[in-house]
Amino acid sequence: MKNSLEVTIENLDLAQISQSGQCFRMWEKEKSTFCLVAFGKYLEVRQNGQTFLFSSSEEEYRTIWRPYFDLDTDYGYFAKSVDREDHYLREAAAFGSGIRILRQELWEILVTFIISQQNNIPRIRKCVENLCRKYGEPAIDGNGEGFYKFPGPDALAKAGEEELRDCNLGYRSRYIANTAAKIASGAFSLEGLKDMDYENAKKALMELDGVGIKVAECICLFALHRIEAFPVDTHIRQVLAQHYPQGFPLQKYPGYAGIMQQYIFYYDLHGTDRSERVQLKNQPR
DNA sequence: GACCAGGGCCGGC
DNA sequence: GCCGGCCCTGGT
Repeated sequence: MKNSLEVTIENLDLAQISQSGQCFRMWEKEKSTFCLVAFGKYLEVRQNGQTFLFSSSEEEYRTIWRPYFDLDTDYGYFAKSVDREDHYLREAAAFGSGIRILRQELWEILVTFIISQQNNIPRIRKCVENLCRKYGEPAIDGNGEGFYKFPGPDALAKAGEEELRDCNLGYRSRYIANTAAKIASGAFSLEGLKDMDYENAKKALMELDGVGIKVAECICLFALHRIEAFPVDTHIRQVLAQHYPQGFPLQKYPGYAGIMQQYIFYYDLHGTDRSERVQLKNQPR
């Protein structure tokens, strides 16, 4: 890896983040080396414990990647704050202790989470990649690595619903075409969302076609970094039914319940008890 | 090959 | 507020 910068970081695990369902353009290129595209740039990072090699300049690391990975936040604090009596959440937090909430681009996350509805993670990745290959600008980074940028609102608005269907988006093509048009025309301002509080941002997002409560909350959490957002999807719903029949104790994690949501989501997807639970679910009754 | 479910939303009632 | 329909495909 050329042009690499060595950094020591606690509570960061690239494998966990890449499989946490918050980002869809991060891959394990080779053992312990991950690559991703964000903000129109290509990045490789190699991890060995708490030592990381970034394929970027120090300047780019400071201005782009350190904020992107939310490295100025102490995630050890979040994990330690978990209720001692809550054994499920303690396990989940320990299991996903390398997860951080990335600060991703608003437009990209908006489109990506419209795609995510009633969909599964491998296919979401494919859909996003199809979009980038077909409508994204091709580029080459300083080390000669080729990649596609995420296409802007203009490109997707111009494509239109019928053409977007070629990316295997299914019925979500119409949502994306309509939403892209609304933003490309200036009828809706993404920038305006950044100055709003959580509730107002969520309400405004839901004016967009294909954005309901859950998707709006994901956008708030993963792009606007409103870490109080606690999106409830099909996985979280099942965990709540099993472990929190009275509802999740949001008040114990004031202003950062979204971190707990992410620990739970990741644990439910990749934790050790999943296979047992899936088998249980598949049993005829 | 069949069947279920997937980081839900919309429109009609 | 509830319910059916929805594109497509990964997993079993």
